[in-house]
Amino acid sequence: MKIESILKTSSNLPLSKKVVVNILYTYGIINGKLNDVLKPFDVSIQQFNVLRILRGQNGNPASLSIVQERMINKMSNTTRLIDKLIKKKYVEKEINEKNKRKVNIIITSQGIDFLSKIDYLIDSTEQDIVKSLTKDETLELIRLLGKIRLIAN
Amino acid sequence: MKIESILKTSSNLPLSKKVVVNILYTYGIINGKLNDVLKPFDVSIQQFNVLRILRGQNGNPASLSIVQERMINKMSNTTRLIDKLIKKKYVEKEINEKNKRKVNIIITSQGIDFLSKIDYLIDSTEQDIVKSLTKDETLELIRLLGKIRLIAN
DNA sequence: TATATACATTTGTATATACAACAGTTGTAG
DNA sequence: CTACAACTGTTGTATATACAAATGTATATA
Repeated sequence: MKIESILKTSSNLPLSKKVVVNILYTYGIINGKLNDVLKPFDVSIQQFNVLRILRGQNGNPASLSIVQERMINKMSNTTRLIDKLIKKKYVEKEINEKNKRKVNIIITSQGIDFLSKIDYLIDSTEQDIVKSLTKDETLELIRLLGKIRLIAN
Repeated sequence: MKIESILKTSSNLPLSKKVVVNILYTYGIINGKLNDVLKPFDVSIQQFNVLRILRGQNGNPASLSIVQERMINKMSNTTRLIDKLIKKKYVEKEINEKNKRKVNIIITSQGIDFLSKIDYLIDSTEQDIVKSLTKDETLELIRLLGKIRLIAN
């Protein structure tokens, strides 16, 4: 759908505004879809994301700052996010004895099991989201977004 | 920047996941930039967005549901969002006498003035965000995102 | 060694958002 | 005309997020 008809504006928006609105709007749709998938499992996208980051550590503990820097959407309270995951038994935390400022965060086997239950659902949702694009278009979209981030970041 | 290096994953992600992560990640950057611009003016992106919607009404009042359906990122409490704008004197609200379930929401002249102060800042931020794209690339990006929304929505 | 500075995380506070329940109004079938 | 369903918006509650200040630990320097 064209952005003009979504926003019900007849005016001719500058291209830059169209792009930005397109991205914001598309984000909203994707975010909603992913949320819908995760809701029955009682985790937010952010929580799911952190679990994946921790699994990617292959058994090595991660500090809070490592988790934070790898999160897709930086959020301003990783401590409390982790605490929620701890309450759900998906994650454990202890002080790093080498450097007591840091904490070692690791995913539990329950967390791993949990992830493996929903990985497939997320993957197929993602495939569904982009199924209207050809492979070339998909690659081009990735390239263009990367180009935006290059300077905008 | 490539998504793999951002996420520090060496593994070969499926294209669909790359696209999705790219969009989510790019959203975060754009959202942050727009927020930075608006913060000194003490309005959120959503609030700014609603003000623009109301201005687009050209003096005609809008109901809550109209505002809601035109918002870029639907949020689940337009009532309170409008109330914040009322507190700031940018907006006024009264019951629609024809249909007392509805409310007439209109932007005040203060709201119009406020918008005109920041329009330019937002426009130039948006231009800055996409300045690394050629015109053709910009059009293509818009087209591809539109294609995603077509089916994903 | 004492002190300052940097670092890593946590906590407090305000605001934003999601979701469900509620309340008043309107339209309509019988 | 009444009863009921649908519509429109508001409110309550829980959780999420942003931001700044605080806490505790490590490091550098005089």
